[in-house]
Amino acid sequence: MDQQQRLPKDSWEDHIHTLKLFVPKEFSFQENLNYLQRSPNECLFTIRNDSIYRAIPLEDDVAVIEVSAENHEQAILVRFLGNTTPTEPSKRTEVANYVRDWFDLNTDLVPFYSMAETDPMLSQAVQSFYGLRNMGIPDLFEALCWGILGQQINLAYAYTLKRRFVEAFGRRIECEGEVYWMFPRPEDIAPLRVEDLGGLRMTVKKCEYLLGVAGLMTDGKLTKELLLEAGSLKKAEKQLDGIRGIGPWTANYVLMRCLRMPAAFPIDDVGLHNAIKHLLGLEAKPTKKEILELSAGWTNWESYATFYLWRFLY
DNA sequence: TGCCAGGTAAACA
DNA sequence: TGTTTACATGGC
Repeated sequence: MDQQQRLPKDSWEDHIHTLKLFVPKEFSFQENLNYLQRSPNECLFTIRNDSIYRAIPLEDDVAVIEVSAENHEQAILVRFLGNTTPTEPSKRTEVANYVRDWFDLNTDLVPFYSMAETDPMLSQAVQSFYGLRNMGIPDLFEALCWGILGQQINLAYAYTLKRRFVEAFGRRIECEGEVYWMFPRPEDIAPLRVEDLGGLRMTVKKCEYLLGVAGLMTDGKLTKELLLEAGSLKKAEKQLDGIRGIGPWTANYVLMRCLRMPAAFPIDDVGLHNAIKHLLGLEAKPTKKEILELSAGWTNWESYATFYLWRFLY
């Protein structure tokens, strides 16, 4: 698909029905699993016996995979389920890249941990969640929709809206007796009208935003490549900010979870405010000025700092 | 019950 | 340029 990152050649091994992805030393499968289990209402993957199951959309195909930790967590094992084992090397690479991107395996966390040692809040976070990665949303349309769906509502309801949206317009595949859902594609949504989303029970504005983003993407005016080619975080943020329904929070959220820009920073995030309030024992939520002061040392790790602090809440 | 949710656009000063 | 308000509904 479109998550072709520059990977070291030895970052994974191919074993026919299983791909073995090597992980950095600063990695904990269990911590990432804990994060993924934060909602019982997640509809895009399931977790059973410390393994993750999900369907991955490929160029013109689907792979259903089980993701688990190798003994001693030296590697992640990706096993293909049913008859979904892809034969073409390009598709196998696509799956490996997708999972590596999902778990953010290509980022070296050593500098972040080193910086966090002297930060009052991050030192606690790193100690509590050592090995956690910024679990991403590799699909740009999914990341944008999730950002829009989650605006101004509690996380539980956001998951409900996502489930309704996915089960109404996404694709499903059955494999080994289980049903797996995949997020709708822009072309599934762009032809719809606001009335078609009426059953989801969200604001008319949210419906308009989703349709608008789907249209921009089917027109090729909004892609991961265009955002990366913007050349800087600020320019990419500006590209997104100009789209109806996307403000500073959603822009930075998407640049953080999907484009993996390390300095992306959703500074207006209520969850971040609550985490800081909780950690520092404040009476009220911190002001923007206070957050800027507290985060002054996080340069180029703002996204990781935010992700770790969120873990204190959810 | 009422207030707050992993905000944004539009209206207004 | 900065501040206020409507938006819809669920969770607690």
